[in-house]
Amino acid sequence: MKWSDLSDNWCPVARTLSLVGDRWTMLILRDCFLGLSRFEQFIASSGMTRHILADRLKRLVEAGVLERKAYTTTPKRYDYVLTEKGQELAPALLTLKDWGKKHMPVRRATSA
Amino acid sequence: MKWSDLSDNWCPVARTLSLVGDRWTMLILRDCFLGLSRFEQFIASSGMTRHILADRLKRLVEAGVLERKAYTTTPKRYDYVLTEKGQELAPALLTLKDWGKKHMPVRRATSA
DNA sequence: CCGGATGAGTTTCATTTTGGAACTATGGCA
DNA sequence: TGCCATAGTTCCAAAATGAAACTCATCCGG
Repeated sequence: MKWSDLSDNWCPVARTLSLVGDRWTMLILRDCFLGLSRFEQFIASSGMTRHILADRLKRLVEAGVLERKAYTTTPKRYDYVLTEKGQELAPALLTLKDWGKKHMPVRRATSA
Repeated sequence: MKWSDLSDNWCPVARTLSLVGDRWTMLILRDCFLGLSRFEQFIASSGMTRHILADRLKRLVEAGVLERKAYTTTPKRYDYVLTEKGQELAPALLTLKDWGKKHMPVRRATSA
């Protein structure tokens, strides 16, 4: 079964995951909740590649989770900001944060 | 950046997602919360392919989220059951469920 | 004993997705 | 004019995924 087919699944968890259940989307949203809003900020913060970010932003805007607002018109540049719908994902991010703090300690394999 | 590198990220959300942030893992956990526990049940319920399921189960067991318990010894067969650590992901699933019910209506593109 | 069914994977191969890096476009600024 | 910044887009190789077939062990019916 294709992943995208889940958007019509009977299960609301599956439908939610069809939008935010890939490897990077939630991190973009985390960054939005941290106050970031621009392409280069997301790149710097998350470490994802540029074309994946471009694709995910497009999907999130189409889904109504983010809104793309121009902040300059002449070179067209945009802020990506959470909509009301996007804001309501906050509880999900918070539960993931709490679980991570409790159950996913940093291994620090790269510490000095 | 490789996805798997996130397991040592400073952000607990990112660390959590390094385990459950792929396209299918959360659905396995959803099934566990619904009471399913066996390979063929997960296959039937989720629609994922067999080798992806096998891989994800292995990862979840290694991470201590699921426990693999033999229920027959002579053709070795196993139940996959949530550990305490896994149980504690319930709030995350519930927030995703609530958000999906509110914001991801079924489009029913394939209805009669 | 033979043939099929069941449960849990494993293997193979084609298609997609991703990671990494370079390239494009627009305009500011020295 | 040349360089920088922002925001993408394009290209290619590497990795992940989807689909289907195959394996293995055991039970069951005849």
